[in-house]
Amino acid sequence: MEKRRQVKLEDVAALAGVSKTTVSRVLNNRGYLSNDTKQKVHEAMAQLNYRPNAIARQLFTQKTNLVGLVFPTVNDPFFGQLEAGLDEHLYKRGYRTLMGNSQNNPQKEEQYLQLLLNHQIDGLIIGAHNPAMPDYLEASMPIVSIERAVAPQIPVVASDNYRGGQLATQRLLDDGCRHIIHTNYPKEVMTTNQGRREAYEDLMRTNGRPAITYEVNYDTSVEEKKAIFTRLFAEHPEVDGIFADNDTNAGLIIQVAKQLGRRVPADLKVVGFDGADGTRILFPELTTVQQSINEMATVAVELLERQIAGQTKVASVTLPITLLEGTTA
Amino acid sequence: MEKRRQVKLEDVAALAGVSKTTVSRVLNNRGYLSNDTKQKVHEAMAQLNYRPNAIARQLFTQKTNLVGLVFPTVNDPFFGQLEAGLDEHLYKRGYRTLMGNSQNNPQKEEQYLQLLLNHQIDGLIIGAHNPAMPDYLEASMPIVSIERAVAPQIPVVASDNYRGGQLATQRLLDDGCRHIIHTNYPKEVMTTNQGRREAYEDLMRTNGRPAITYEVNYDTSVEEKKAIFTRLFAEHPEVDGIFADNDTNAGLIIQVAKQLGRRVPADLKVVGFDGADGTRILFPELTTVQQSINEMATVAVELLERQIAGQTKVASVTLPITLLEGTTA
DNA sequence: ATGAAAGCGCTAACAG
DNA sequence: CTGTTAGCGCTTTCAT
Repeated sequence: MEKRRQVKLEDVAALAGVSKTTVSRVLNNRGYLSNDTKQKVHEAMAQLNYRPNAIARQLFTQKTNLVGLVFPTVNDPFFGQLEAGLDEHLYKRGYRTLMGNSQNNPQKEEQYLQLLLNHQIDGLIIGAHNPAMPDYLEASMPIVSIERAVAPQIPVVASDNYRGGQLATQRLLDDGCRHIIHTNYPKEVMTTNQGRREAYEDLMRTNGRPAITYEVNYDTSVEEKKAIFTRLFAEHPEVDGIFADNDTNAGLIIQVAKQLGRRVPADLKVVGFDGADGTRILFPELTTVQQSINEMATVAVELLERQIAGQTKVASVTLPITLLEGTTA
Repeated sequence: MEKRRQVKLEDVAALAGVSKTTVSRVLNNRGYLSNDTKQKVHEAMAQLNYRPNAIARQLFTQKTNLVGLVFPTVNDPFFGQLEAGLDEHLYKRGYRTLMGNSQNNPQKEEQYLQLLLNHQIDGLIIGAHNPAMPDYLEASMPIVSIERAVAPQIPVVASDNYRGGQLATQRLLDDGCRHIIHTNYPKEVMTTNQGRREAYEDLMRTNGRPAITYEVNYDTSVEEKKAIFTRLFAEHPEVDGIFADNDTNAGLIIQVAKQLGRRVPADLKVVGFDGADGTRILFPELTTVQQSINEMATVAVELLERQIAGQTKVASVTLPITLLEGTTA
């Protein structure tokens, strides 16, 4: 409790020779005020270099204008672009953004929910793994989920993942691949990514081919991933096509394949998923299914704001995807 | 002011048959309390599902446990990794992270400083372009700058950029390049990136070669950048080496070069800068100067916390860099 | 070991 | 058009 000597409303009022109320009115431009008074107050504020204390205001209004973003990590082309987009839209609507990299840690996710309950944030946009979402939150709090099925009541913004899985798999089949392998999260992870796997499995079955999925999780390190992919090639030397559930995995798979002497696309064709702007710059050759990341951000903020405005039934939204041509498939 | 019917301290006190003070003590585990009372209070809290209102607490303590991060954008391999690292360290020390993507917009940067002054954050880590930093902030507020010379008093965490510029340029010279071009921000942008340019210019002069820098700014769009690099090849067809001031530019340059029929590294050698983890996954072939991004995050949080703890003179820190071997140079 | 009362800085009835 | 008064929910002297 050091600097308890901040300039406050009262000081301004005293200097301007008016009441606190009047200063408050000037500050918020509310009610009728004579120009003369306004003038005096503004002068006093300037002279004292007055800054309103936002915390005090928040205590009264019960609104912090803060929105929490809970995603596994911002250090990723997809989440980076998404969070940057969310921040931009939220900012325009007067909200500041609290960053929460859950690193797939349920405890950290839980803590962000606590922030909600402690009135430190007005809403939450969540894209993290598997938060334990208490019932009383589900019902009453402004929450939007992105690409994750969190709880029945919470609206989800997601790509048409099934369609994306179809596009990717069909592309590999059209390329003449006979042994296509897929990567995805373990089945129990409740993400809409699973739609990509379903489409892959359905399409493989339809074509009378076996469906094989190698499982990789969020918290799998780069080294572990490389080991898994190396194992993939050892266990399935016949593989001639891989549908990776995201571009980062696609990149790693191609690295490993090349190290093992396989040529892409001659020996092995690879299709990724996400198509984030940053990825397109660093690895434009990658054939991938592109999500409308910017639009996901736009829509998510919209859904959140409707809830903050009091709307109770807010529907989920599914966005279209596109196959981006590259040279890896 | 809808839901003004939150459970509060008073309700807990009433139910437990004690005073607000006692409940507060239980809550903060302060002072002497009989186990019996503690018990009762805890039960009451559980029964009412009580959540302390953090805003009210903040009003008293004048501490929000919020730290602002102001960088151009989080949608970038370098800033993404950096901000994820900062968030992780801040989180461990009990701070939440306010994300501020300034997009190189002075107005947005200014607004974040306002947040500071309005007591909504306890400190600031800044890596944005060129904020007008008011004197009264410089002196009294916990601020750390990353890779930006913001103001004399503010400690800077930066890589040894000059050394990095030397390594990159020397590498191209050793490769036998005779016409090396550099990309960087306009000279007036006050970033430590300029050290990379200085080293480049010095080394070129020493070797009796002309130094040519093409300028690219933060807010330059991908299309504009491509146009600039296309112009570079048109104006300097003799170019056989490029030292890009960051990996994204290096990636774009290589894209443009290939489109113009130049082979990398046969016809043109390229060295980048940053070496972020994400870039290494998507574009491992790139020869680049790697910054210790994770360590920058660690150090920055440390310097900030020292300031928050009251230390007044905090020195700047320079971190070592490494040349990462790839196949583009 | 516990409580009463004052106040953090601001806003909004309600008067006038 | 302006002021008085009563809080927002919590913490902390200062008593007892």
